[in-house]
Amino acid sequence: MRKKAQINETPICQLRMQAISDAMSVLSGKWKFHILGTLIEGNKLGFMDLLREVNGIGTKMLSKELQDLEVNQLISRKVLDTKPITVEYAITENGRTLSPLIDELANWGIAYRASILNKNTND
Amino acid sequence: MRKKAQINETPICQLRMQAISDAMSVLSGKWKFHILGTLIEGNKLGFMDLLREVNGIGTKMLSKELQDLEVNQLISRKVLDTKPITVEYAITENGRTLSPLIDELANWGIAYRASILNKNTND
DNA sequence: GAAAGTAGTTCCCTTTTGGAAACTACAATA
DNA sequence: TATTGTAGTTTCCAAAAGGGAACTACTTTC
Repeated sequence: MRKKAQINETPICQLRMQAISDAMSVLSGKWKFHILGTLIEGNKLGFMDLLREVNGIGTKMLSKELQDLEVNQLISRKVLDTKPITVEYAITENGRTLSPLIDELANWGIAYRASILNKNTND
Repeated sequence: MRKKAQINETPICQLRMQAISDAMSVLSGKWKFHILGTLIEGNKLGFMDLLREVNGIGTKMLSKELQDLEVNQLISRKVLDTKPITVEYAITENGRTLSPLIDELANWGIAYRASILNKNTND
């Protein structure tokens, strides 16, 4: 009867756990998935476009989340030389690899909600 | 030139956004994925087993996260009539549906880390 | 009788997150 | 010249999240 971790001590589990922490650290926060999802759907959006698209977000959080996403190379930011300067936010190649994950998450959420509702209906 | 949301106003996007919020609310926090992953891997673990398996977690957070997961029907809790009472935590059917999502997240994390390291190496 | 193992809870604290409102700054428009 | 639109930043605050340490309570083993 050993009293040490047995499951998560394996190198493969360590790697996966680390990978999950990595992923969570760049995807954490209330708005990241919504912003990324919006930019995957409609490509090249301005700051004010995103502010209108992402329901409920304010300028401070939008600005902060966009900076995070840019630092982590999931979106790109391009300042255009227009009068009122405009900024073009777009998904990067790296960011687009999140598409299956976002789909998976959305589909799981839909299925989960349905399963909970069924359970309650059958009670 | 309309100044209202165009992308996320569609019913399908609304549904997806809501689903993502649902999923995030039950999966939020630093430890949920680690606990769920551990319970998917090794089935039926006690409180102290989980405390040893989930690296870095303390009793307070473990207790709280397990309660959350149980309320949301992703894990089950069964008190056994043993001397020192023991408790068996296990993944539920509902919880097991997260398996593909956790895999996706872990694999994305691995690929993302590799892509960032490559980028920096090529600089 | 003391130690160790079971499974937690409670208290107190710091850090992180999120948000509202006001503000900057510049240019075109009415 | 006042308003509107661009893209943010700053300040101030409240709530949530996270964690260490001590504590409960019960039983078996040393």
